[in-house]
Amino acid sequence: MTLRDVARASGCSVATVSRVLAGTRPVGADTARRVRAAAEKLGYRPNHAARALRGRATGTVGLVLPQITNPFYPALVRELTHALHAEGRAVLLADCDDDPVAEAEYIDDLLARRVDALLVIPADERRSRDAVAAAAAQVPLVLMDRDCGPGVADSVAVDNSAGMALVLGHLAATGRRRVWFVGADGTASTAAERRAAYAAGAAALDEGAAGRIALGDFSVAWGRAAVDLVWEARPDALVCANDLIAVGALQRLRELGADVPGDVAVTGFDDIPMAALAAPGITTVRQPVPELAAEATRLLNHRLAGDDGPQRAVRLAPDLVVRESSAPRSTARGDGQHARAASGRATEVPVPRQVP
Amino acid sequence: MTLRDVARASGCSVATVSRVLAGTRPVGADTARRVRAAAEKLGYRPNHAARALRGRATGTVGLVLPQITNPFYPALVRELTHALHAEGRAVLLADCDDDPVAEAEYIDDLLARRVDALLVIPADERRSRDAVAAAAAQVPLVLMDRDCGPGVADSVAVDNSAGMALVLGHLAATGRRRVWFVGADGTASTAAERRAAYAAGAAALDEGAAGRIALGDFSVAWGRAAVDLVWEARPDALVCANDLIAVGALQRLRELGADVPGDVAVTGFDDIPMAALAAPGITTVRQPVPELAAEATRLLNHRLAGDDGPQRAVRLAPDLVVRESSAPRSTARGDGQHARAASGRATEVPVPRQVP
DNA sequence: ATGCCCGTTGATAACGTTTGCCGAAATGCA
DNA sequence: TGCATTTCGGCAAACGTTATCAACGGGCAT
Repeated sequence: MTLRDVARASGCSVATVSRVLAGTRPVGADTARRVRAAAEKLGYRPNHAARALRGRATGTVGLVLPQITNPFYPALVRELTHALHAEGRAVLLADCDDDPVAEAEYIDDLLARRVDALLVIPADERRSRDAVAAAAAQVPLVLMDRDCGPGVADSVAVDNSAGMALVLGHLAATGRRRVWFVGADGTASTAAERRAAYAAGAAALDEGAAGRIALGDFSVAWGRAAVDLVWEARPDALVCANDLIAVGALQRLRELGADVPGDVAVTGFDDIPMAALAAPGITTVRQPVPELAAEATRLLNHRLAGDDGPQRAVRLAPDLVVRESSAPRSTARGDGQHARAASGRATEVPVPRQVP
Repeated sequence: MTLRDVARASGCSVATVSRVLAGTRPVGADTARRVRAAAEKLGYRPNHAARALRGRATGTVGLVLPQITNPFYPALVRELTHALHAEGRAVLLADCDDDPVAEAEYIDDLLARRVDALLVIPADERRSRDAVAAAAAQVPLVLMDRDCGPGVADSVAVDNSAGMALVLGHLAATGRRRVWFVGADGTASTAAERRAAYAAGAAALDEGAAGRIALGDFSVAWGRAAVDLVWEARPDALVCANDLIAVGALQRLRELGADVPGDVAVTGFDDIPMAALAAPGITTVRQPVPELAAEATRLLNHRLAGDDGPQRAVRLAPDLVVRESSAPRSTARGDGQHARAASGRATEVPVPRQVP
């Protein structure tokens, strides 16, 4: 099952067989036919290890995640693996369990395994920086979803500001004024970006809205706790920084006997599967997951093809998915109406990009 | 950054360096120290490709999934990758999108990449069989979660019969009699096992219960549809074959104005995150995910160590997690009480195993 | 003192590919 | 026909490891 065997069976040299199979150089038509027939008959499969050793490319991409159990990531992993497999690449998966130290080890291991490139969703904006920067110096690396400080590597993510603007616009249009933001103060860049976008846009709703911010983490438990903190202020809308928070808020509001959306609207971010399945369905910002994956692999391929132009930060426009949790009145069930917002259209900003 | 460099820097031969670093043969104490120092200083990392080529082991395991977006799998993937990484192995991930043809291709690709072993959750009990059997002939292979016909490979899964028995026992104890099973007729082995276990155990509840079976697929949509099918029969409990079905059923029941658990109890299977977060929380059978992963890697390691004993089918005992959806009366919120059911204790049955 | 053994080390041959280089044959052109 | 040029195929050298084999030297027994 090696080139030698195919060479013997087809009566020519290993070099010729290699050329036929790789198509690197023109080869006589009948020779090529004989070789292909022999390879087929013997069921020859090239040895990736040998190829990697000789050619210094493994056909492998490392995918480093903070938490595969975060319900937003499975869909992203799915799209990424499909896109990469379609190009003949395999995906080495590493779940670092939200620990930047483990993350650094995994990145190191993947580099030692000679991945051709890395896709990284950094666990921590600050503490992931060094490991990511070091890795980016060795192989093409694209950051996804979260950022990692300016100038570290190419990155692809949703436009968090645009998403938050969609939410605030929707709430304004449906007459909500006493709005609170339930966010996260963690070190993931998404937390800061969404919070900043809220603060920037909320002033248009109500004088005090920009200041009505409660910060915890991206969890259901925090969503529940946040309701207890802000409930006595009688908000008419809770803008949650992601869907998990929204799910928790919804739970707690139900327990308190609040009417959603009658008394208070609740919105999320990401559009994880649970957002559609909660009762009431959660109005949220849908990340264009397939486009994110496509954009990331496109960027990776450019780099692998030798493009060493300036770093890029691609931001994709999200959709607003309106469901019952923010309806003005009771609405028929369904997957909601999507605010057409040029979904998935890419905006590319130079690095360092200015957050307006 | 190769052995040659380390050899030069430490003033000895590549052979010696290799021996020091691999620890395959005793080496003089001071030589070893010099070598280690040099390796450290130069930041030497062994080249996995070369090692794989020479030693015919890549330190890599392939993980083939039917659907990473199925909410039960992320937790399993997490545990598996952690366990394997802890042993110094890397994980090649393949998501075949529930398509046995794609699955066969992925398996083929992983074999061509010379994975040391495979972990497979087969997409289809029948149509995955050939590809899995062929792969199992080449490398150690452990089936997980779902089976693939008798005698194909080692397998690790939850004891579906025991889980269903826990559910039925709980419903019996809380006085439910007009029970319906909402299951799946798909080709995943779990569908058949759970259905058979229900049919076997339901007779103890009520004369007709064993026959009250509605079959669709493992989806939220089917759960909703099933309620419309069985609702006029006024069931007092719906035993759903997995949590997604239960979520759908719960949604539809709420829309119909039914009181859960007052009018009707609903139970699920798997204990996906959504089960705890639904309102009311869903009583379900918790799969011992960490134990499943540990058992699978243990089996794999045995095979990799050369054990060629008879095939094994490990079945782990699940827990019952009682939540509000099956409470006799209204209950305080919480994560439910767990019926202690010797969770995770392994039962090993010879293959082919008899389903009683 | 000679021979032997053991502990340590080095040289070297693989592993399966790709590729630069060269020779041979075939073709084009004069 | 002779020479230049192209086309095609083979040889052999890498890529970085590990394993085999032999060599070398010192200690020990005879």
